[in-house]
Amino acid sequence: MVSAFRALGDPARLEIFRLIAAQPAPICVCDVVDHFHLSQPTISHHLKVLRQAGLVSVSRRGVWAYYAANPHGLAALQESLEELTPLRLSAAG
Amino acid sequence: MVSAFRALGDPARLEIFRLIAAQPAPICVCDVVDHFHLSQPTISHHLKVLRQAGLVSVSRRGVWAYYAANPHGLAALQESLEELTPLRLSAAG
DNA sequence: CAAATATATAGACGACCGTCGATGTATATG
DNA sequence: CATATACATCGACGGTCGTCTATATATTTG
Repeated sequence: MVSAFRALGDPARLEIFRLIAAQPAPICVCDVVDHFHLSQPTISHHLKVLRQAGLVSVSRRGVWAYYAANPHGLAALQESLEELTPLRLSAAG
Repeated sequence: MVSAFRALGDPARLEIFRLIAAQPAPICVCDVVDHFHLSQPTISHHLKVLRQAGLVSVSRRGVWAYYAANPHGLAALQESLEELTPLRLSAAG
């Protein structure tokens, strides 16, 4: 298991997540693979990390796996960021 | 140079940043060292990474180096998070 | 200048990570 | 059942990372 920060820390994974998050509807793995110069197993590996970090979710239909950004994961990340925000900021704002 | 996500991806570094961000005033390295079971060079290394990621800033006074959370770094991180937030969320909210 | 303290840098080492090709698993089609 | 397609898992390999000890670089004090 890996933290959301760690998951987004890898450039390839950040780009993959960006692609998924930018979609209006879930995107299938084959389409993700087409967007990068990375092997299908590598993409699959990165998707697993993003999944375990709670950043994306999967739904299978037939042979395809559709990935979508997980709103809860992003919200949790933003909350943990706000916890990190120094008190001086809240006091000033 | 390392991204802010990557910088906060390491557990030790996240804890160090938490400590610094929780202080009402800049904290010196020796005090940071006292809070962890890590060698002084290791702490120094992590501080350098946080610095390069734009998350903390240093100010030297005499022999001491005082570290503080960099508001701009956190703000930038929050902005990049908002960019990642799927459109469905903004539409729904 | 010598000694002590605070911090940074250098170099090394083991562990972890990203990547790949090969293979496994499941679903659809003929 | 045989074949094709989509995706996941396995095993390996090179590079990166976190950690340490040793050392360098100030700065203060006597």
